[in-house]
Amino acid sequence: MNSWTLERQKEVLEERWPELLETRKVKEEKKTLPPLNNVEKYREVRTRFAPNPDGPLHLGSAEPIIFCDEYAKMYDGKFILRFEDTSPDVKSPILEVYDWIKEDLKWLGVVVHEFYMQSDRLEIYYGHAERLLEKGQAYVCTCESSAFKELYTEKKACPCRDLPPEVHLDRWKMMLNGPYRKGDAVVRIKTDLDHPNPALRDWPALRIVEGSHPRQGTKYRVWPLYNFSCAIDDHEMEISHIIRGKEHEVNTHRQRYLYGHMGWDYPEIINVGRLGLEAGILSKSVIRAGLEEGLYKSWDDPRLGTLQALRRRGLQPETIREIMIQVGPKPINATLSWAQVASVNRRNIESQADRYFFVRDPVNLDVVDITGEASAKLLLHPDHPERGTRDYSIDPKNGAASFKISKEDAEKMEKSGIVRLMGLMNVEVVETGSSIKARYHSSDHEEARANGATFIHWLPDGEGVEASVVMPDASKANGIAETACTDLKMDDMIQFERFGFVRVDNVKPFSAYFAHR
RNA sequence: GCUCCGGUGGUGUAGUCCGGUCAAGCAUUCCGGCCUUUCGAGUCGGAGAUCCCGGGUUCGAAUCCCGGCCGGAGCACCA
Repeated sequence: MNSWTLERQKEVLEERWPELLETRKVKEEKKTLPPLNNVEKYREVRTRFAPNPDGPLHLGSAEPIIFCDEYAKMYDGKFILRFEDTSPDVKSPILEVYDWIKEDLKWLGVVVHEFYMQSDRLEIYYGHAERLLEKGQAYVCTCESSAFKELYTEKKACPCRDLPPEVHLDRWKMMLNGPYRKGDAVVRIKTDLDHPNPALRDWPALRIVEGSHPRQGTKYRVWPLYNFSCAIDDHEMEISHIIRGKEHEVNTHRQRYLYGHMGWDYPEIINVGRLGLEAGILSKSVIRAGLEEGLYKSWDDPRLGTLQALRRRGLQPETIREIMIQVGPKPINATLSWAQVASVNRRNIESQADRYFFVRDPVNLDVVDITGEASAKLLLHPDHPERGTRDYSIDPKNGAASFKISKEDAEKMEKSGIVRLMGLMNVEVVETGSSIKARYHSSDHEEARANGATFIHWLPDGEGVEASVVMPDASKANGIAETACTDLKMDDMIQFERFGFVRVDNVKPFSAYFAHR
């Protein structure tokens, strides 16, 4: 039965067991994200992605991005991009990264409906801070942070906490205009000093930063902390569903206190786990250290898991989307295997990727006793013969011709073994070593099968162009590729037969990035 | 130490809320068959999980309850 064609197999199935085909269809249906909770509570579904532009996006960042985008699309809602660039001192934003992130989103196919930068919104945060101070729901604390910590671990109020609002408003002005200096004062949100989790007690909301901000310079000296600006913005921007890493779980609890003071309803929360990739480094700080040491040349080094790097390796945006949907919005940490990612990507590029020969580390192969002329018509794509062929015509001199084959194949050859030069002819190995000698055997590929021959790729001696492929470990595979490769375009995905799928990175001289087998 | 959150084959995931149709589906991986101008892709078949452990509730638990173990996150005037 296996020897029947696929069509025949289907026909028989349809005739005799149509129900089998039915269930198959159901199983192969694309997986989708689970529905969102409490959608009806909101005017529209509004999600946001809120990165700090202090480093480029990586595969882990793509997880919440894809969820936000998918849900926005699913419910005909809005996706909001918000740069959280409020820490010029500790996590200083990098100007060019703002653009990198936008590019990455565009590449991922995300539609951004609204766009904000927190560094443009300081006035808004100040306004809310003042209201909280007036209402006695926040206070300006001038305690040393270590002294404050001692108090709150004992569940005790600091001396500032119960001072009247007027004092705090005065202190607030001193934060904004001096004389308070960095570290002298901080605005705290009142929570519950008895809360069992110390991390939730009277958390800091705004502090003085004296350094310069890449976008605002020294225009502002009081900057909000994450929990304050994020909470305010999520409300101001009417975010309905917050999707973020589960490391923010405690922050959610902190922010609920602020929403309580304000009388706001807290949005729906979806916490997602950390996403790891078995190959490819995702940590921003580890990458940055590696860059400084010179271990990596750039943020798109093939060893890294940044979106830039994955893109350069030929990973398709649909692949990332499919993988994320496969993983789903769950709070568990997942470690993806590269095999899984590669498998999805292969499915996505297989039909577009034309085939070419790339002879890595070329070695000579001399063939004698060739009877007549030998020619090869190699399909650009086995499933799409209409795309044409790569044609080679060998013109033997006294029955002899020379080829280049890869060193790896040459090393595996054994004397008197039959080897098939794909699409061209079968040869019998006569002499192995640094240069291979062989004798013409036959031309038909059936003959090769019958003899259990290895099928190898080749190039006529003198043909082809110098080519290199950047491998996943950043090493380079050097060799010669078919001349036709110089007609390709940058970003084309092709398959070097028996080598793997690669992305064309540069045409002249020809270089590519290895994606996967 | 304190506070949260998780724990289904090597890996990712379905099912867990509303217990039975689940000795557990899908994908990946590995092995074999077929096919093929590719050891590729495709296709067919196979391998691989006592659903973290121990109790309990129940006619019946991956699913509910309790205890334990393991893993992760947070406890910054970072995001």
